[in-house]
Amino acid sequence: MEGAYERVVELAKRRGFFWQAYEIYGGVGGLYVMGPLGVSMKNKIVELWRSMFVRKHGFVEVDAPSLGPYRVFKASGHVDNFMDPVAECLRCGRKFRADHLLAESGVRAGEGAPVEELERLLNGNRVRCPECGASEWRVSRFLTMFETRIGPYSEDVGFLRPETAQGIFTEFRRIYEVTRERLPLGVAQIGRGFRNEISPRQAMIRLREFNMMELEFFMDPEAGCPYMDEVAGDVLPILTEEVAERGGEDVIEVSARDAVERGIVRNACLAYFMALSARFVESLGVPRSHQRFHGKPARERAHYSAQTFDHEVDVPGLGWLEVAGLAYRTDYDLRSHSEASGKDLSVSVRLPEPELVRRTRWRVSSMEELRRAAGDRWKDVMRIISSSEDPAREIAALGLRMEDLPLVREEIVEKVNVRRFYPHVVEPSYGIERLMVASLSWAYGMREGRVILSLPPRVAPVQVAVFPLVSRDGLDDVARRIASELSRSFDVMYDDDGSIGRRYARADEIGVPFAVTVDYETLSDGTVTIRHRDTWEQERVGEGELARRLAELLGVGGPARSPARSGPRSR
RNA sequence: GCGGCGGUCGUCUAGCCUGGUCCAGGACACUGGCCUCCCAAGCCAGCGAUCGCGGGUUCGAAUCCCGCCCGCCGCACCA
Repeated sequence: MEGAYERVVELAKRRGFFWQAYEIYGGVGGLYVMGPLGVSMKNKIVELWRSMFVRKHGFVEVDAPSLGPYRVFKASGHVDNFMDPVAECLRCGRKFRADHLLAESGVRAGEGAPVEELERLLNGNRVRCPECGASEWRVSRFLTMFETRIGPYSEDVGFLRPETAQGIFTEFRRIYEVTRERLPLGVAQIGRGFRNEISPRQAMIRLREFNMMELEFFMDPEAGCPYMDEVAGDVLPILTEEVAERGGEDVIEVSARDAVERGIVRNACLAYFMALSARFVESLGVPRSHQRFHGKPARERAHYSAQTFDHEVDVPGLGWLEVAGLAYRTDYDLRSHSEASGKDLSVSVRLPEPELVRRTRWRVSSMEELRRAAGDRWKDVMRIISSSEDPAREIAALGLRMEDLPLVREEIVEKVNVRRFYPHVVEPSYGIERLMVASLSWAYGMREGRVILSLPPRVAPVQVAVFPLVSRDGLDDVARRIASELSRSFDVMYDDDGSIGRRYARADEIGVPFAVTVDYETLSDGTVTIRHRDTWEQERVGEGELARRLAELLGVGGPARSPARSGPRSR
């Protein structure tokens, strides 16, 4: 479909889903405004996600700051990894990715090699500029996080978060505590992320500020996935890492369970969230046949990831678009923040049976004697023997001899009731703007020369339109009253401008799934028509039935219909 | 950031090459009125662009030149 995406963007702009920000000043790349319809649709996408990813499992949601101090992003690895090394040719001024230049010349550079080393390797190996042939380089790094100052002191560097996840990891201890210390634990966060993209493109596809929905699922790496049974048979279209590495496009179709058993997906819960993700994206109107999970080869993965699948959607006129990343982050983040902050973010679980562990302990037989023998260093001796089973070497390093000290070796048997570990994390992470683009693109269609936006009712920004057939004889008054009553439960649009056909057309174009029309029969028998957007068929219902019938048609208000429902978690 | 192409009413566009006839034309949308018993009907009236921004050349610039901004495509990066 040539130009399909452009038509969607044009519609979005004209009817107020989204448009580029700061247009009156020429616009700024990568910054967009959500208009009235966009906000409504975004809220509905978020609400659908919440119901499928958060509420269904009894997970929790938090809202942490967008701005964080240097230390947090140093510990998370973003300061060191969230940037690209740029090599600038000193003759022609052109810039390239330094590590890519080296790789193309067959020179190996260590992962995350410092700027000086990259520069030395480039210059030392006389790597040529692909443009002008010179071989003198200056290497620098472009940090794709937005940097700022927190407060008036210039040394207090802070960053706008590139992902919301860090706000969950840094607060993990308290979240874990207030959810009464149990695993698995799902923590969601919906908010903005910021990335100083070198080159924002394609309208709302690559933004510098965007909305994300992230779920950090904390689990015991030794436990299975409690949700697997619900999706075991769901078929996942996977472009495996191996195929992707070779540049292949072949997708294999495996059930969620098989994907785990065959080792294609390394974590059962990751497979579960992939299956759930496919259901979610399908409910936004994207057929499964146009979705795939793109396995990312190791060198393309984020620094924290042991395995990542990009959830991609085939968007008409655009091609494959990544709408989500599903990553197995292992214990990377909690471990990193523990080490950097000095605060223990590990958890303990009770063992089914206490375990007996033999170990060696050193005891002081006489403190008085120790002070005499070790002098000022007695405190160091105490510290050493309390933390080491074999302290001889460290004692010697103090300049003391074990045999001069009053130390007694004991073999003891300890009873261990718990196992301590850092929870592992599986993270599904969604870009809301991209989901919106995917949903709008798949909804976009034409009928008799008119645009019909066949959005799933669950995400349609306006749910019900109310029209008088003609605006006279009091039909408009009745319609206005009905619109007002319906707006207590639904997002309602009232329109009495132009002909009835024109109003249907306007409503179709913004995806209103149902239109209620007040006609002359309404005056005599109290019935109205409900006109269906996608079929243009009408049904007639009594005014008293209207709200209930609409709720039914819209799939709202009743029990959730997700097949993977497992009920809220209870204890 | 680089290379290629582009930026004119709300939207889509004509005009640009070959400067003046363009204080920029059209269509759709929009606003008010008339009309209107179910799918963008019709009629009347109206609103709406100093031509992305800034500078230059010229008697005169939407049109030619330069810089910048923004967009699209490719490279790279990513939700």
